[in-house]
Amino acid sequence: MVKENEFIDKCEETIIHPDIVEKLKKEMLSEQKSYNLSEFFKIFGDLTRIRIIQLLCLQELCVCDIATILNITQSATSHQLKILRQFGVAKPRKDGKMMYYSISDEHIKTIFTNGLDHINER
Amino acid sequence: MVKENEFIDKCEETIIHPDIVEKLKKEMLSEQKSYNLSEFFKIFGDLTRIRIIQLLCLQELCVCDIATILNITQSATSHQLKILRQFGVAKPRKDGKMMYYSISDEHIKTIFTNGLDHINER
DNA sequence: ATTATATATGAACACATAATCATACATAAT
DNA sequence: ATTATGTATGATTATGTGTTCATATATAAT
Repeated sequence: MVKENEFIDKCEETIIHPDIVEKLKKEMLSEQKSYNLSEFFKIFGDLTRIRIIQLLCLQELCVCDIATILNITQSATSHQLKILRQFGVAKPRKDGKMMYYSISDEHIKTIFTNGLDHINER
Repeated sequence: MVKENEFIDKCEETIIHPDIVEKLKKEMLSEQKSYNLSEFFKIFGDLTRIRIIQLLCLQELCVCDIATILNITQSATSHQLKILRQFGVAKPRKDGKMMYYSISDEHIKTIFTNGLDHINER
């Protein structure tokens, strides 16, 4: 994934602050962890998903109610819920033929609230 | 943006919980605000950007140092910094022909840390 | 058993977007 | 003034991804 041997070609004669560069190369997170983090935030970076997350922050809901409230198709709702499930954002509860979804982690609500605070203050 | 008149076509005979649907339709954020929120989170949902954000959380850096540390081109770095600027995530400081960038808001660091905590605990 | 209904899912398509490339701009150095 | 350097940016291309459509699955109702 990281092409180690190519760094010589880039900014070769333009390393402005060698000490800072070396220091931060050691301090920073691994690319793998950064990737996981970006994949996690990607969940929130879609209008449909953030709206679903928002609803689930208010209360547990079944698939069809979510689709109705957001005025989107059942299929689109189900596809996005699958993603939310996979990333541990929402968890399902089966009741007969119905599936109820809720937020699976308090961190999710915290991050949602922090983001909302940020955009409200700009 | 919202096609109000089309909701009749969807889930017409399948509104499972009319009371809940009506309640949440009133409680939930506007689509515009949800959109802004998703656009904001989108900033964190890219590997290159989250790595840049991470570095800037550690200290102010010039463009070329960022490019060198992350082993990406100056152009890619500059393009992403433009996005970070536009969304108020990073702010520039000019010094001669150099441009130094830093995180422009404490919320950013909080959200970054929350996200990191979340993926570390799974 | 058969039908209806709630949800899930694979494939195709349309759209968004990140990196690259070439180049422009601004400042520094000569 | 001219050249070098650090950064910015427009256009293009390649890739990723959200929605739709059709259909499958599972449970409920008749």
